[in-house]
Amino acid sequence: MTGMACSVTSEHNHNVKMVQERMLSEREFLFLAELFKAFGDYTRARILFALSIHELCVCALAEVLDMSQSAISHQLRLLRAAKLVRYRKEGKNVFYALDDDHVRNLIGQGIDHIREQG
Amino acid sequence: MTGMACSVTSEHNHNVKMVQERMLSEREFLFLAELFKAFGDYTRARILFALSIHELCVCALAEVLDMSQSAISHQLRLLRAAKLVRYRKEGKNVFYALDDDHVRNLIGQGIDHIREQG
DNA sequence: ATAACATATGAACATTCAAACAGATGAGGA
DNA sequence: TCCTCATCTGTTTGAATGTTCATATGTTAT
Repeated sequence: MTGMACSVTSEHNHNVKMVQERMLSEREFLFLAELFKAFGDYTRARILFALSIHELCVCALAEVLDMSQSAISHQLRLLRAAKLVRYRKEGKNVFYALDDDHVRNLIGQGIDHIREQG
Repeated sequence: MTGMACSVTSEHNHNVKMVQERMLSEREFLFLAELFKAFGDYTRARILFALSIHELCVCALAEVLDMSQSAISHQLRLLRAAKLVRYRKEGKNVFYALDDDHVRNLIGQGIDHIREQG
């Protein structure tokens, strides 16, 4: 169940203690995982990238990604919950956009990373 | 199956075309999703954060996270596949570290984001 | 009010995934 | 060689996730 120490050098113990002291809270790690999980899906990655180009209504997203409105809507719900997108209603339509520049930066960093290592 | 356009304004069509033209390839989106998926797990987020503080051997990670060595090893396998960590062998031990500063930056951005919105 | 449309939601199904356990590999010491 | 230790790898099981279909909500126009 719980990990046991390997043959313990003082270096080993020192590192373990130091890292343990600096670890974030469970709550923060849960948020962090949830944030990245929201990016970590083919469909949502495409939605987020599309929105990084321009604000779009649900049906426009469905058209761009060639997917059903329902599928898009379900994913948008998750993205809303993760606070990655915001929306405004205009008549029958609902327009989605990225929540802030942090989200745009994360997408950008991600793209840079995958392009650097082929 | 495939999405249909909503009542089509010229604005709508213009946006759809523009976004479609700028979308990345399927391959790139798959990579992008895979990258973020690797971050998007409670255990892996903790591993990556721990490694952002200091290089650690598998048993040290198991100790820090209070998990079995096996569980850690399985996750490290995924992180290796995603090219997020590198490792060096030293006798019986295997020491893991973040692959590059891109990874560190992504973690940092993520933490900034969750801290900004409470 | 009724119809048509845009979006959201619920339930069912299929797939993916992490944790746990057992066994395998490989390095070092007696 | 035999044994131990650190790590890795299969396999199974239960949970989480994505997609689809059907339906519900809410808006606009007739």
